[in-house]
Amino acid sequence: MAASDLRERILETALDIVEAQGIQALTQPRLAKAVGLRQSHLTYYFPRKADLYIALLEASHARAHSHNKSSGAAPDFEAMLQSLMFDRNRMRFFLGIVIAVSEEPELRAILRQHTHHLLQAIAAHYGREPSDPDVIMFVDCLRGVGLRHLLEPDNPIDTAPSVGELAARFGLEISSPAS
Amino acid sequence: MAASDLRERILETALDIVEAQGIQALTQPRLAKAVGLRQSHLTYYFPRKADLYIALLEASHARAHSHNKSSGAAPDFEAMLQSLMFDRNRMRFFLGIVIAVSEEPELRAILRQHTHHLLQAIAAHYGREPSDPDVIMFVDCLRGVGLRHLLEPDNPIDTAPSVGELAARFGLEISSPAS
DNA sequence: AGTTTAGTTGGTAGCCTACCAACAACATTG
DNA sequence: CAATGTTGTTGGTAGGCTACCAACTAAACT
Repeated sequence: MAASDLRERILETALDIVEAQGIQALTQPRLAKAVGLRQSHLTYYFPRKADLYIALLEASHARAHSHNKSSGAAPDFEAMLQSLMFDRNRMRFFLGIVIAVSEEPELRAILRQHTHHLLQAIAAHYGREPSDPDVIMFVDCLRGVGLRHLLEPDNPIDTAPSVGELAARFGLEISSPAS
Repeated sequence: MAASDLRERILETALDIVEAQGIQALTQPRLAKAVGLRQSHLTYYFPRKADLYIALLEASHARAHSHNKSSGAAPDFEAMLQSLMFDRNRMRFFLGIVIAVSEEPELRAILRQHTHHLLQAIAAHYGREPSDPDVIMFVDCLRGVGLRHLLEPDNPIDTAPSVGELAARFGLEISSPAS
C-alpha cells in the first residue's frame, strides 16, 4: 500500500468516526484501532491533533463533493450549503476545528484559505466577487444560524430561514446557473 | 468563609485564568492551585467540566455587567455587543462552551436561556420583541462575524461592519435610549 | 555494499477528568 | 446529650488522552 493511500484511509476512517459519533469521539487510540495501526503511528502522520483536524477539513470537503457527484441529481448548491451549515454534527466538527486551530497562526491560515474557497464558490454561484461584502456577510450569517441551530435542535428551521431566503436578504440572487 | 463565597471565588479565579490565558488553559489542576484547594474538591462543586463552563457563562456576564457599571461612563450598548462578540478570547470561550455543552440537553437548555437573555436585552434596546426574526438574525450574524474574526485577527474590522451598521442592515434602529 | 530516508513499533511521560472511600465539621432531632 | 444525617474536604486512583522517543525494519538511492 502506497504511503499516501494509508493517509487517505486514515482520513476516511476518521471522517466515518466523526460522522457516526461526533468530533469528541475522534481520538488517536480509537482512530488507530479502527484503521488498524498503532497510536504512535498516527502522530507520525499528524504530529499534532490539529494537523489531523486540518487535513480532515479538506477530506470532508472532498467527500461531500464526491457524494454530490455520485448522487446523480443536479447538485443543488443551496441544498449543499444547507447541509454544510445546518447539520449539527458538521457544525460541531467545524467548531471543534476552529477552536483547536485558532491559536496556531499557521493552521489558522489554512482554515482561512478553506473559507476563501467557500466564498469563491458562493460568489460564483451568485455572480459576485468573493470579496463582496454581501457574500462575506452571507457566510457569516450562515455560520451564525448554524451555531444557533446547534443549540436548538428542537425547533429545526422555524425561526431559521432557508438558505435561499437568507441569500435574498443579502441581495444575492442567482444570475447564472450553478457551475 | 461561606460556601457560596468559595464558589464565587472559584468562578472569579476561573474567569481570570480564561481572560489571561484562554479557555484551553482552564483545567482543574490549574484552577485548584490558583484558588488554593484540591483538584478533587473542584469536582465536588462542578461534577462535570461542562458544569463549570455553564456557571462561568453567568459569572462572565455578571462581571461584564459590573465592569460596565464601575466604568462610570454611560454603558454604550452597541460597544458592549462589540466587545462581547468580536473579542477573540471571549469568542473562543463561548465556542468552547458551546461544543462542550451541545451534546448535553440539560446544559444546552441553560445556554439557550442565556441566549434568550441576550435576545431580550437587544430587543429592548431596539424596541422590538425578542422573538422578532430581525433580532434573532442579528444575533446570529453577530456571532458569525465574531467567528470569522476569530480566524482573521489580522484585518480587524475592515470587511466586518460595525455593530451599528449591522443592526441597521437588519432594520434595527434605536427607538428609545438604552435602558 | 553502504548509507540515507521513510515507515513502523512499543514504551513512556505528563497531562487531564472523573470517581471514591475516608475523614471532619456542623447541624438536626429524638 | 447521643445518634444521625448533611455538607465540606482530603488523598488517592482509574482511565483517557496527546506527544514524544529510541529502536527497528524496509525501501530507495548512490
